[in-house]
Amino acid sequence: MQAKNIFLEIYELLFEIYGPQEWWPGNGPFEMLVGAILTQNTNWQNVTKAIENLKSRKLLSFCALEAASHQEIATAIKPSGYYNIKTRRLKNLLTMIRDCYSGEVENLLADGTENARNQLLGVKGIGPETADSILLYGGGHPIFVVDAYTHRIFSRHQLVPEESYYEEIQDLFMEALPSKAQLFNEYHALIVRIGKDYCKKKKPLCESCPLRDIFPQ
DNA sequence: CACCAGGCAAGTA
DNA sequence: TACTTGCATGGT
Repeated sequence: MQAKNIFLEIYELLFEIYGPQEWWPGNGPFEMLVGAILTQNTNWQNVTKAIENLKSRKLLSFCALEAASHQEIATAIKPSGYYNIKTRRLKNLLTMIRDCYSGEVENLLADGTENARNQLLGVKGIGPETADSILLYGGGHPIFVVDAYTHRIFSRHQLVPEESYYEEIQDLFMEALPSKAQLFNEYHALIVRIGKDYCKKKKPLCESCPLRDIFPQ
């Protein structure tokens, strides 16, 4: 007999309602890495414009981006916002992959989860969420990605503490769930999916909120 | 017009 | 340690 696992039940209900989210969109690991940085605090729709610009300028490869000037990259990724700082962050990531993984993205993604995570966190401009997104969606590592929605929604329903660090929330999910990359993949994407139309502010969920039947009140 | 989006780092006290 | 601010575009 097992106590019911609320984290797993919420996942199953979300998946039942919304279905597979098909993350990560785009082609291949390199495009995924670029997208992970470009989407920081930014709508994915804007990121697709930036990625299309990189593609049309033939900059969407490790070597091309490595060779490109700051100005060239910044102009291309302008639609994704924060284009100067994101250009530096992309360059920082390429430098780390060049220095630590012989310039091969696959070597980074094939490294052990802890090693790769620590290397990513050492890059200026890559924090825990971006690092874990790369590990999960780029490398298929079974690691749970936490974001602002995860904290907002789950703390509101007393499922995680209001005051908690990134890794504490991550641990709660990873202890409660089977360690499957595909599960973590869909779960995070589903949380982002509902975050978009999740009624903010104030405790009781509004009457029209479709999540009333999913989350404990 | 205001507000938000698939964060992170740096500055201040 | 605990806040606050800068970074910037495009959609609603």
